[in-house]
Amino acid sequence: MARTQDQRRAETRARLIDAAADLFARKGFHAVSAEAVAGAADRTTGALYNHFGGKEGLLLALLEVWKEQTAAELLAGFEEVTELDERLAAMFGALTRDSRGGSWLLLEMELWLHGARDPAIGEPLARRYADVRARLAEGLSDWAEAAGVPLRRSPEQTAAGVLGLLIGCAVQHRLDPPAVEARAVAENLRDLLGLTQAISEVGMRSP
Amino acid sequence: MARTQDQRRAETRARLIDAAADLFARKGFHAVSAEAVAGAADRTTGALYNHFGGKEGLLLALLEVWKEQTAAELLAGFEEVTELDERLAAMFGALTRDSRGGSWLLLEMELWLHGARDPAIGEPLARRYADVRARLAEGLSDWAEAAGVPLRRSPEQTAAGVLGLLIGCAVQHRLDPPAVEARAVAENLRDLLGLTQAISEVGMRSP
DNA sequence: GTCTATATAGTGATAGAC
DNA sequence: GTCTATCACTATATAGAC
Repeated sequence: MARTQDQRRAETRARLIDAAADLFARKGFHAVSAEAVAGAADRTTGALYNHFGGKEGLLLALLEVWKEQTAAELLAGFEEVTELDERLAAMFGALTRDSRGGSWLLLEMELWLHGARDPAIGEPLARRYADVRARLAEGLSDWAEAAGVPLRRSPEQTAAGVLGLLIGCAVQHRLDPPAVEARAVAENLRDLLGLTQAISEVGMRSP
Repeated sequence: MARTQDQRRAETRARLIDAAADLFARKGFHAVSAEAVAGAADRTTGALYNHFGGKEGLLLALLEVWKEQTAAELLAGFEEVTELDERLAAMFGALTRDSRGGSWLLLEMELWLHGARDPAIGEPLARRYADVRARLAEGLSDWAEAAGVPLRRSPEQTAAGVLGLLIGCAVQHRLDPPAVEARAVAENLRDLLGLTQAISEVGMRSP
């Protein structure tokens, strides 16, 4: 089958980014050579330098792709499920689940660490976090209105708290899974939303 | 002035660990050479290898020292202040404050990332987190009893939530400070402890 | 004088750049 | 594929404490 040069180029680009996501997450950016990434993608370092200008450029391109995937994945649980408990559990599950070889959170923190040190990474990363918070805030706002339970703080700050609790618990969970119970995380999230156990049980009985 | 070899040795060790803490936090473990650490400590790589056996050993030794400092620093705000709001604010402040060159959280996450990949780092790190949670749980338990506000979950899971919220908010704060308001974080923490605004205001008026 | 903490000066391997 | 720099690491030398 014939393929245009654009198609070949796009595939090489995608293969390189996929390989980088896997290797950077598992071993860390500095521990991985450009040649190793190229090899894992069945390409050469020449292709890598042609597409991204270097390893740093590859990291930046990876962030841009990851940006859309990760926001979608995290919010999918919240936006697709109707029952609140399931929504909350799905979001924590998305963070702790062993998707992508168990390295989701690793790559996220790898990117964060680079972003905290280098504004060229940090600024787009900050925009992505802001975007996730905005979408989450909108979802929480809609939910609060529909459920008749007013949010205790602005939707933005509520979203920051929800996202923060999820990240912080996932970080602890990764080192010591039994120490952070998924059920307790969900309950903590309910409290952030102003749902006491009593209220939420009433809400569940008479929706 | 005469100094014993033990004293010289102890100072060299301390200088190397201090330099490593600074450089690993600012640039990242893999981005810093053993020689750079030794140079910053006004020592040579020979001393580094004699003391720690290599860069990895230095990271492990750093973790052990950091272990005590960081737990103490994080909990200091909670254990020394009596007013709850001040306690909560102090803990978030400890995480976001620019102490140690603004790199406190960076080194913490650097260690976490290595711990998540390497059990030799991960296990002592997990023990440290467990220790912080245990001390925090004890403090929260005592507070709940004294305040007459029962915790909504086990002290351990409450502590995991509090610590998680603090870490996750600090992570977001680092990339985008205005997006995470310290006041909102404190309010979120109150909610985790089962203190509605109304109850806490009553508590404050009639302690 | 002897011991050992630290310094010096390398080794082979491998990185990124072009 | 080649080149240069630099990596982690080590073998040996020095210098200071007992």
